[in-house]
Amino acid sequence: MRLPPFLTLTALEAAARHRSYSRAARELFVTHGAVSQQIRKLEDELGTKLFVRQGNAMVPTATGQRLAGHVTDALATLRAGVDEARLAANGPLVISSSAAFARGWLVTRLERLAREVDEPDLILRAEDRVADLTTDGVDIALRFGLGAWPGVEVATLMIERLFPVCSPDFLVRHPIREPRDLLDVPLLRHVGLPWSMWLTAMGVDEVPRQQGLGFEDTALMLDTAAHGVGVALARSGLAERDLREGRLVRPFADTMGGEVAVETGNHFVWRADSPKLARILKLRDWFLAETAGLRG
Amino acid sequence: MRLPPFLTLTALEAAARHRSYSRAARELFVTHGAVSQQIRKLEDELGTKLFVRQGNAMVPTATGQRLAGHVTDALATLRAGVDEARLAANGPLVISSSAAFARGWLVTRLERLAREVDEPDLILRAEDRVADLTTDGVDIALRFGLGAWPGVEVATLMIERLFPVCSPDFLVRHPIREPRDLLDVPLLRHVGLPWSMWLTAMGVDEVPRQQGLGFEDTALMLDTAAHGVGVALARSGLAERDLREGRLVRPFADTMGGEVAVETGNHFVWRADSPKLARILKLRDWFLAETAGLRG
DNA sequence: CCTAACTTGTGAGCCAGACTAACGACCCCA
DNA sequence: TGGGGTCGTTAGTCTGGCTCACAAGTTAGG
Repeated sequence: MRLPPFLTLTALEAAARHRSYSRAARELFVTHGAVSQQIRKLEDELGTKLFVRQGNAMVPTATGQRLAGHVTDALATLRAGVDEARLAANGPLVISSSAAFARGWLVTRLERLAREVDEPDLILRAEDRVADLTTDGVDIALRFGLGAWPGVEVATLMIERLFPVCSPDFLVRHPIREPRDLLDVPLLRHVGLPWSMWLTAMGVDEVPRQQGLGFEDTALMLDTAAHGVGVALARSGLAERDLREGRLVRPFADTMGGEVAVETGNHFVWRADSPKLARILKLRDWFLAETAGLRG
Repeated sequence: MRLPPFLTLTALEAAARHRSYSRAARELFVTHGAVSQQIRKLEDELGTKLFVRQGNAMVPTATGQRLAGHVTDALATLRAGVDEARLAANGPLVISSSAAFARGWLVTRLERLAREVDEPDLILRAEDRVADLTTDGVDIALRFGLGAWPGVEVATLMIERLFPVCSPDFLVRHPIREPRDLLDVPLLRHVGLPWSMWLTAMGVDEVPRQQGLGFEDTALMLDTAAHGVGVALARSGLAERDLREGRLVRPFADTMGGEVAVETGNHFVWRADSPKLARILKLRDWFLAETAGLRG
């Protein structure tokens, strides 16, 4: 059978709780007349009195009290559900990024991001393991890779370029003119990014004569290079800050490009079914605009 | 925080259940446009999508599904509460009466009652123990007594009168002219209504010379009298039908009144806080009209 | 006892919110 | 490729629930 209007039931609930139409009306931001009318109609519909007057108080009858209790429960359920949905949509927006990318590219732009994007609750999580968007409470991942992961949406921010970097004083101590000169200096290498990729592209087929340190962490490798230990093969996105701030320099950037495009890009990754989708898309658009020149 | 409009939430719930705005709209007896608008507004308010299109179906997102589940629960709670209230107010109206009164007075009027009072679900419960209006599921009790019980409302229907009755053939076999003659015939007695009450009022101070049968059940006593076993002391309300239908007669009704008013009346008893109050009052008014001449 | 400040009851009239209608776009299936 | 289904969106209508205003009853204090 048809349910009475919901507003009517909430009026009953508030009135039963307050034992007063007037106080219920104040809680509901209506006049006492509205509450009175609602309850009168409900009593007519149910065919029974729900309140009896006791002096200036309106006390619910047993029937009214029981019904009000049910309505209280239902309201709590609704409130819990809506709060949960609101939290899902309005809770913090978590971005997961590698420590290297966070340190090398992101942090220098965070201030402008905060200024230009209306996003009140952004959390940056720097972690080197690859976060799982479905289970780790992460809304956005900034990932290196081919840009094809199952079940997620991907926007490519930048195509990575590779070039050697070292500290300025290292460059003074070791005069490097052309790619071939690198074969005789300490080469810092990342386990996922062999020097041969770059040397081959530069037309150097020989193998380095010095076995340098190996790293699993790009940020640490660049830090080491900045301390004058050797030459590292850097990705454009990660070294940008160190270059700009002078901790690293590019050996023969003036004489030749010294860069080689690699297939891997830097991607902005999210789930299309995220409850925070609208906020994610605003952020994505900002990132795409920010990296507009880096995808050629 | 403020709850979204309830209609909006029910639209969400129905749409999630049907995986279709159109089917939801049909269930809610509105157009698909109404559902579409409601859900669009809710998505705006929560800041997240609640449905995604899949071909011709609208499937709820995880957030939409969870919220819909909560709304389903809340609706079930509301429905249960309202049904309970409706049942309390519209369930069967139970009248408890003694078997004697039911048989002797009530049954002959039930047909007219059914015709004249709009009461679709009346249950007559004949039981000799005194029903408890608060716990026995009884809405109305027809009780003999002083008419003062705690916590209940009372309307007095009739003032009882006492008079002797016997079967017509008994009267032929035992010529009874005056009250004193009863001292020599078998007197059937009810345990709660001694003959002395009536004899004393008639100016007869002697005790009956024959000890007759004793009864706890008035109806059984009158039945026994109707079979010619003896003379019973009857209450007006209970013997009326047997008198009218000729099974019992009043020995000296023609020569003298032969009646004596007793204090106990026959009352219509109910609880003022009954959820069925409106129906009870209609019935009370009918009973009062029916017994209008019996309270002098 | 009177008054002031409460309370609820009730009816007239107004307004926002929810609806319908109607059109367009898309999807699916025969 | 067309027909029957879906949803999106807008403009315009209507009605349920509101406010307002007044009446009447209750309480508490001087």
